[in-house]
Amino acid sequence: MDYKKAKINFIETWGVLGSQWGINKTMAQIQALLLVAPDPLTTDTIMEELQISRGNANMSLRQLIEWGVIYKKSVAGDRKEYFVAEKDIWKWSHKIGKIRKEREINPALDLLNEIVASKEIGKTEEEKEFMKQIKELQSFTGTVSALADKLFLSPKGELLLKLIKTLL
Amino acid sequence: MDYKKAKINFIETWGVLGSQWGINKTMAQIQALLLVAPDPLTTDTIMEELQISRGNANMSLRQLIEWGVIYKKSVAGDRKEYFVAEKDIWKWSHKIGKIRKEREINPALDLLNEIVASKEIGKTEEEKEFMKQIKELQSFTGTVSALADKLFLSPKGELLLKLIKTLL
DNA sequence: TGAAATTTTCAGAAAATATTGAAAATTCAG
DNA sequence: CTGAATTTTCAATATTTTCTGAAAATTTCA
Repeated sequence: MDYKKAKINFIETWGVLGSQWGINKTMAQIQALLLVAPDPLTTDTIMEELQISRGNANMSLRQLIEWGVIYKKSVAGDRKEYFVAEKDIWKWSHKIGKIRKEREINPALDLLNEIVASKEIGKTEEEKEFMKQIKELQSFTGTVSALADKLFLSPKGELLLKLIKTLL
Repeated sequence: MDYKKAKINFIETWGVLGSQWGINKTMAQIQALLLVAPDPLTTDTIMEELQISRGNANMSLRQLIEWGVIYKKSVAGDRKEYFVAEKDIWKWSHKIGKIRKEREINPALDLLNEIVASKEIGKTEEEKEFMKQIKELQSFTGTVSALADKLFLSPKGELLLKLIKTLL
């Protein structure tokens, strides 16, 4: 596989991967493109390389910035905005993990907590069973949540590294 | 919140959560319904409770069985098929983790390995930079993959528990 | 058997999501 | 300021994903 093919293949695959992980294809591809770009890129270059519209490029770039996985970079003597990727994998995976944990685990935990707190439930046998199951989910989700916090709120990969040493 | 509302709320929320995790809404809702159902349910009951078509119910049930998070159960004296959820959270989260790891991490790792193995790449400065970045991703992905294997291939939650003790 | 009950399949419809492209807003050099 | 360059917005469109419903296949009991 030569360089050109490898690069295209990488960007393409990263896009597919992204969509499986609930990140949209374009966003994942832009990140991939910037990850392997030797220099900062403009919106126009990105549009051309990925064959996407300006609107799409702009929206995706904005969201990637919001997630903290890419940055704007101004280049002296050029009015255009340039973009670079956060190249430290630990840093950006961290950021994504943190955001997704908050969006996806916290609401579940909130609901489970709320149900468990309800005094009304648990009169009948069926309700007791229901509660038991919800409590198990609550406990599990709580554990996962605490774990994610430890992993994602601690500076960089520190804890992850500890974990890896323990397990591998 | 009373029992009925809690149950509906739980199923609804689980569905939303599911779609964020790349599992479709109906599948997640069926799992939720079966998780808190005191007894096995038929396709017809599921259709009625979730207001979905037979085709949708059938497809979703099949996939859930394929994933190993629910089971078929025959009930004496009834020709209909009944379904029950795997209620042990550790067991089913394990199964899902394993499947998704194979589907989503392995292909990425394969590609990265293939690129790294390519002798042709690395002549120019740009290519060297590309390779460096790909190698970092490879190393990271490899670590995550090994970790996932350890976690998901070891019996039940054993290793996860160890991990939790270490970290929390 | 055979016919009623049940399950499966799958083409088309509906819903959800992503993308375009052009107009509006903003920025900035002269 | 002014207007050309650049970025942002968003209604319209396209694509992808999910769901329906009815026909076909399968199962099971009499």
